[in-house]
Amino acid sequence: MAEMSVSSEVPVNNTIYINNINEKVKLDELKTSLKAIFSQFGHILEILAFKTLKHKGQAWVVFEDASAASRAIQKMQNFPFHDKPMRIQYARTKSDIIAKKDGTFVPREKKKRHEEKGKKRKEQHDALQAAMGLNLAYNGAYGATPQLSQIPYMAKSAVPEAPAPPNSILFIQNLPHQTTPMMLQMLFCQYPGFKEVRMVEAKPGIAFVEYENEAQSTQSMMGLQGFKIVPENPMSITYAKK
DNA sequence: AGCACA
Repeated sequence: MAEMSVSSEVPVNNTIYINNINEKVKLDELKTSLKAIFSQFGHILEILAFKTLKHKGQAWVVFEDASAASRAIQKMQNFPFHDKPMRIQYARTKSDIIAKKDGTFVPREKKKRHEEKGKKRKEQHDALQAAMGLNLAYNGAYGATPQLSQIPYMAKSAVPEAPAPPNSILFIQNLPHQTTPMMLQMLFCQYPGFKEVRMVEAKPGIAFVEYENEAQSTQSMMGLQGFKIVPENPMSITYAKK
């Protein structure tokens, strides 16, 4: 049985997973500074970080030896990094670059998804229509007016608190409990620049939707503000706090 | 909040 780390209950790994990283830091700067900080524990094979909604604020540092990863966790846990304490664990799975050295690497399928994409799309579309009991073609078309016929959410909150400044990520509230990520994707992917939708399991009724840029997120917000998946829940869309 | 393989 693999040796377990006490704090995280994740087995020892060559790779450390870091989160709680300041999301304002640019990717290349982030990688450079991680390299500078972690090289002292052993040879680093690779540092990975991404800027998508799901993966921002996180990074993977792959060490040649797992012992270096262990030392890094011991010594750098909660280390203040760009004004935030790093949270470090072993990565949950083996990094590809390690698997390649092992000879255990099996490339993951990506084109398969592409082949089935048309079909998947259709299924998602049908699922959403069934769930909402309406036809998207008349509702969500780019530039078309959503089911806003009634009072937009603005009218209810006479004195809203200072909103987050415009940015590429939207914060959606007042979603009905039966809302699924697929349903939201069907709605929001119709607008150009759509990247991804994210729901938080622990917090029903809200979601984040990311676009390539703020002009595109703004178009989407204007198009879908107050959209009702069910009649009693007009969705409220604001820019996400940064 | 969030575990990837640009």
